[in-house]
Parts: sequence; structure tokens; C-alpha cells
Amino acid sequence: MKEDLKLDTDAFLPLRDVVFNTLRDSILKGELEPGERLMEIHLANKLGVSRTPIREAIRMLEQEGLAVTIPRKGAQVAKMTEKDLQDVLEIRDALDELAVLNACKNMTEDYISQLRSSMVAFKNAADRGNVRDIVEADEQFHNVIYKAADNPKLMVIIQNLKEQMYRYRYEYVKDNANYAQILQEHAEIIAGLEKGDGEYVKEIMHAHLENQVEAVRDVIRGQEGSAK
Amino acid sequence: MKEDLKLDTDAFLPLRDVVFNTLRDSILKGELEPGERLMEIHLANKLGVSRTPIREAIRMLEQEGLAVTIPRKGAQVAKMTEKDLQDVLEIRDALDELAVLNACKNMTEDYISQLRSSMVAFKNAADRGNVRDIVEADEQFHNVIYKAADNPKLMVIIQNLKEQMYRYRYEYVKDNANYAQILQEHAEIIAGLEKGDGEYVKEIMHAHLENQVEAVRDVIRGQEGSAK
DNA sequence: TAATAAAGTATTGTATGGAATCGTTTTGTG
DNA sequence: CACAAAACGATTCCATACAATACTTTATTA
Repeated sequence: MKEDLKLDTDAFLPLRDVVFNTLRDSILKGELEPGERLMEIHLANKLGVSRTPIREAIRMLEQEGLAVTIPRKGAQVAKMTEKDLQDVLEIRDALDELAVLNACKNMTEDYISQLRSSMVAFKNAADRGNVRDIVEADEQFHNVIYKAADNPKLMVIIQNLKEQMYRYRYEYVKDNANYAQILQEHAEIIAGLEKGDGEYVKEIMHAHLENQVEAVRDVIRGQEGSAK
Repeated sequence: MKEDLKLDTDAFLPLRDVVFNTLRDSILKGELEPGERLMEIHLANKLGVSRTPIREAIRMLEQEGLAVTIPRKGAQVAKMTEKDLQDVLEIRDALDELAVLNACKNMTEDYISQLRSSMVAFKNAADRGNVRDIVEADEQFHNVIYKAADNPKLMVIIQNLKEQMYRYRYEYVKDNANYAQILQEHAEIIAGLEKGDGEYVKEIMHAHLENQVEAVRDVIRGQEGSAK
């Protein structure tokens, strides 16, 4: 385990939530590695709290799919095979189609301009070559669409699916040295949304995700080949 | 609250899991009503356990979307508006499309025969007019498809979505006095799966769900009209 | 020596007590 | 009487102690 987890004792949130957020972030960042055991006393000491909130946080991680627990043997960070990843991506594809179709129906001037500014942010970040900002801007773009889809449950599910492939979020922009294509696709999506052409926008979205799928797949392949 | 929740202390499962299952079932059956508070000591006494496993079970229900908790004010059974229901159905529609398309790719003789026997069970139940068995058989039919889709994560999500509309599961067969249509659609789905005609089977599936949507919608409308 | 039993340690599971917080009722004051 | 303040009760939240279980190491026996 990568030393010092620290609570960003943000708040007046219940400790369990703070612990939950902390552990989730650690898992997503890879500080807690897949397969690593989540031992209560250990974590409790590291975070300076008792076992109780740790246990509750673990129950939450469990339901989120980020941890797996075997009764009386404890929890560990969930592992993911390539098949798992592919399954997740498949679902995301289906749900992103739904999201963009709904977004298309609900499109407003305001959303369009939000999408445009996300594109600008993307372009700026790409010009500066700042991968972190690029990913951020891309997320923002898609989040506008999710919001426009006006289906909170859908948003939660997609968010959760994204979480499960969070580790690979940089890879697909890293590999796509030319961001031109992504930008192009974003532009096309906006155009489609403006025209209200669901079918068109749906197709673009599929193609758009397909790139990501490819990139992630390559990374995994590499990992599974090298790692034991 | 409808008196005596009882633990079906099935097992050597951790108490939290037994409690979780018990509470979930109670919520799904409507014994714990939407909006009803889930108070720790209260439940602990009723189930004859301490507060600890209750709390952990509540954290799990929370992540499942069956309970909502406000920090320091406790948890309550999640309420659902018509909009929520519609959102859920929309997602199910998208995911059932994915499931049936994948099932189509993976179809085998064995699955086909499982589907056929589910249909027979459905027909028998329908002839006897046993609503409970009808629903059971219908579930079985669709579960075969989910299994054939070979995507465990998809299955979990769909299962969760179904949970959220569990209360209404009887309504749509109750309303559809003529089960002939359902049977007809099931038959068409099987035919499509045998031919491996994804597009066709996809369309049937959408239509098939649409009936359910209508029935559920009617029920909700009635409720929201009457109830406060 | 190999296999098995026994003892000891580490870790999870459950119960319980005390502190903090939220609501409600009661009291006090203009 | 109206309204603020204070006291009380209920409930969540967290910590901790004890019990049960799983794992590891040591000891015992064939």
C-alpha cells in the first residue's frame, strides 16, 4: 500500500462518508491496488478513526463494485479482467446512446453554449498539451450531455461505470496524439444536437466511444501480458 | 410499519447480510413503505440484533437506491415519483436492447430450449390464471436472455433496476387480461434469436417492454392521483 | 520426515456506551 | 399573546470491548 492515505476532513460530513470518499479516491488513483486487502484496524489507524466508520465505508464500496468482501475474510479492492472492462464499456455505449438521444430532445441554447465552451477548453488544453486538463474538458463536455438527458438515475449509473475504468481515463487521450479527431467528433455531436438529429448524433457518439474502447483495450492487453 | 419483520436466519451469513436481505424484501414487498423511517434501535429490537449490523445493512440499501439517508437525521425508504419510474424504465429499455442483442450473438440450442420451457410454464400458469406463477415464468424467460448476454455487470444493473419497480411487477400482467399477446411476443423473440436476427429481436423487445411501461404508468397515475 | 493436531495470533463480527445533534416542548420575557 | 430561549427527549454517530472465526506457527506422533 502506498503510504499515507489522509482524510481531507473536508467537512461536517459523517466520518463514514469522508472515509468512503478517501478510500474510493485511493482506489481510483491506484494507490490502493486491485486485490489489496482492506483491513479495518489497519485503515482505521492510518486514517485516525475507529473501525466503525471504516466498516460502513467498506459496505458502500462493496455496493459500488469497487471492493469485494468474503464473509469473515474481509474486503479487498476489486480486480478487473479485460472481459470486465469490455462488459463495462458495452454498457456505457448503450447508456451513452440513451443519454445523447434524450439530450437531443431536451437541447437548449444554453446547453449548446456550455458544450461549445467545453470544446474551447479542450482545444486550449490540447494546444498546451496538458493531459490532465484535456481529460477534464472532455469529461465536462460529456457531463453537459448527461445533464441535458435529464435522467438522474442514468447519470448515477454512468458515473459508476466511469469509475470502474477511471484508472484508464488518461490512456485514451495519451494514445490519441492527435486530438483533432476528438474535437472533430465533438463538433459533429454539437451540430447534430442543434439540428435535433438523434440518429446522426447517436452514430457519432458510438464512433466516439469506440476510439476510447480501443485505447483502453490496448492498455489492458499490455498489462495482462506483462503483469502476472 | 407492518408488524413483525422476521429474520430468516437462513444461514451462517453475517448478520448484516441477513438484515440487508430482510429489509430489502420488506421494502420490495411494501411492508416498509416509501418514506418510512428506518430507525436503528427500532429495527434492531424488531430483528433481535444490535444496531451495528442494522447500520451496515442500511449503508448497503442506500447504495442500492432503496433507502435515502440524510446525515444525522437517519434513513428512510426511498420514494419514487412517476418521473423516477419513467427514468428507470427508459434505462431498462436501453439495457434490455443490449442484452437481447448480445444474447442473439451467443444463442445456443440449450438457451433456446430453456426459453421454450419458460414459455410453456408461462402458458400453463396463464391457463390456471395464477398471477404469481405467470410473473415467475416471465421473469424466468427474461433471465435466460440476460444469462445468454454473458455480461454479469449488465445483469446486476438490470436486476437492480427491476428491484426499483418490483412493487409494480404484478400490475402489468394483471392489466393484460389477455396473455396471448405476451406469449406471442415471447414466441417472436425466440424465433428472432434462432435466426440470429438482432434487429428484429431488438424491435420486438422494445414493443414488449412498452406494454409493461404503459401498465405501470397507469398504476402510478392512479396512485399519485389518490394518495396525498 | 510427513502428516496431523494443538496453540497462538490476527482479523472479522457483534454488542453496547457515551458524545453530538436534531426536534419538540416548555419556560421565560417583552 | 407572541416570540425567543432553554431544557428535555429521541436518534444518529463514533469508539471500544468482547466473541467468533480464520490463519499461522509450533508441537506431536506415526
